Amino acid sequence: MEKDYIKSQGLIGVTARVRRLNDRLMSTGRNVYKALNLDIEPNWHLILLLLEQNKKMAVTEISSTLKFSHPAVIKILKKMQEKDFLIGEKDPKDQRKQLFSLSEKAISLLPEYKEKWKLIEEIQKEYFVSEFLKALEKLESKLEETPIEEKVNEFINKK
Amino acid sequence: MEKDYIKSQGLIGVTARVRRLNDRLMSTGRNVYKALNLDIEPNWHLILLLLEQNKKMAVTEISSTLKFSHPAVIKILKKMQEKDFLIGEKDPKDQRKQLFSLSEKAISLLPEYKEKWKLIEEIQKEYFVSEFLKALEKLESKLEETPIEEKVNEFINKK
DNA sequence: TACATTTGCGTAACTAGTTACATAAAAACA
DNA sequence: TGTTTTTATGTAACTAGTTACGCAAATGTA
Repeated sequence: MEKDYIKSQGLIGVTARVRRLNDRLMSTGRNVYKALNLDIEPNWHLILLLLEQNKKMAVTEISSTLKFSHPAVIKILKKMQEKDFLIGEKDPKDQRKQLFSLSEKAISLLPEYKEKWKLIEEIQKEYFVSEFLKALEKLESKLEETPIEEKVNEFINKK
Repeated sequence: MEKDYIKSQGLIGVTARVRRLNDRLMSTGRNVYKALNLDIEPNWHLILLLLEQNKKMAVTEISSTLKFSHPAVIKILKKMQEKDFLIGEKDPKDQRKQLFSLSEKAISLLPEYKEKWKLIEEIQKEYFVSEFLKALEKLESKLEETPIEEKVNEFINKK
């Protein structure tokens, strides 16, 4: 007993389930960071690793490579800067751009962080079996190719 | 070129991808509803279908069967009530409870809505191949059984 | 070179969920 | 029966994203 109603309903609740999954992952992310004494917030690792490779990046470069909206990126960068993980400077060649790079603090903490992220990834692997990742990837590509809206419009016009 | 950086990074961005997927599904949901002239908001269908079966339900009954937090449910119910889809009444046997049921309007619109939802589900089926749903279900169950936090704690204690 | 367009950034307001807290009614219990 | 605990609801504040809009700098063009 105590079945999951939404699971039993097929596709009618799939969006809600995906949200539920995200909420759960975010929440465990916070808990795990706390347990491991990692003083960072969600998605910071993406930016730290990106800047480790690319050294200096502007807001829109980051937002387009992560596929986040630029206001989302700005919010994250601001917080990271407040906590001294990042340094921001005006691009001398283009006064509109702000270039972000890792601070000394970030660089010195990174090795320890990377070890902990590796551990987390190891544990995640037990949950995200390859079938899920493959199916997710397939779905993402399909949605990219032909948005659901298009198919619906096709149907409407046919009618 | 123009590859998806996050996809290429394995598990480190999986939470962000799940969120991205949800954002996309929500957005196409709104678009599709508009295109089909369905004047309802996300998740209303879950409640309409639930109340069609169960006639009268209290807030916490709904929230526990949908596995939404009760404040989330209250917000949805309020909006639905404002748009005359629902009727709310005090439970005479328990003055704390408010029982919600479908309005005449909702009942008369439901057949048309259900047809449109069926169409949407038909189109969704082309995207959410069974592998995705199975993998999602497996992941949900696994997270339910042993939360990731537990595994992390195990590791910490072992060390 | 002057003007129009595009690009990059920033802020504001919105969205769909959450947790935390408050209160009143009901239920359990001494 | 009087008191404590639990349950149901409601509200407030937070979260992590989005779109919409405005402005200034850079770029393209007549």
